[in-house]
Amino acid sequence: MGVDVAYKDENALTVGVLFSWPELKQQNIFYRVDKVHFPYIPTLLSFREGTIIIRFLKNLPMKPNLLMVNAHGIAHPLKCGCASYIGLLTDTPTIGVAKRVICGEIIKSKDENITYLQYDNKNIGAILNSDKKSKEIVVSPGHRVSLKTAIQITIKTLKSYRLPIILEEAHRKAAKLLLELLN
DNA sequence: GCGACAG
DNA sequence: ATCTTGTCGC
Repeated sequence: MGVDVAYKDENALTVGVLFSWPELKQQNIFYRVDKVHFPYIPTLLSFREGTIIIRFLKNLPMKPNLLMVNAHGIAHPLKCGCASYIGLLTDTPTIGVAKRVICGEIIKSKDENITYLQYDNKNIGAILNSDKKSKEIVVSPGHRVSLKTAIQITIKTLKSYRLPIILEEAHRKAAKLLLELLN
């Protein structure tokens, strides 16, 4: 399931789109509206969006096998980004995909065809589409998923958009529903 | 002290 | 993220 949040003043619309694997066919769409209770502060996205997404997840009629969030996982100064936070508190395998690096340095592997994000002398994430800056994304493990698996799964969900189709669809649906419900 | 800073 | 027209690039 891909999840994203769209905002309108103090209201937050969370949308989750469930996909089949590995066919990647859209199965179901869920959404929920909540009030925002925390401002956006870099490195503290969990307190704003994490709390909202967790509330959304706990009210679902089912439990996703895997969650993809538009945020960082362990590629975070405290090794606990919003994707990690969400996966941890809902006990769900989670992958974080962001559009910009928040910490660490980009290192091209000598023997692998992978561009890693290193921090504290460890690979905490990977840069995909690193050859094209306008399309590059940062992938990192959120919870119960290894970096290797996070990279493999994310690559398989990349289509014609910058973000994985799972997140792209959640983002679009959120924007569309926001107009219908909160405008 | 200065700059950078996911969504 | 959101506010917003035209516009540069693939």
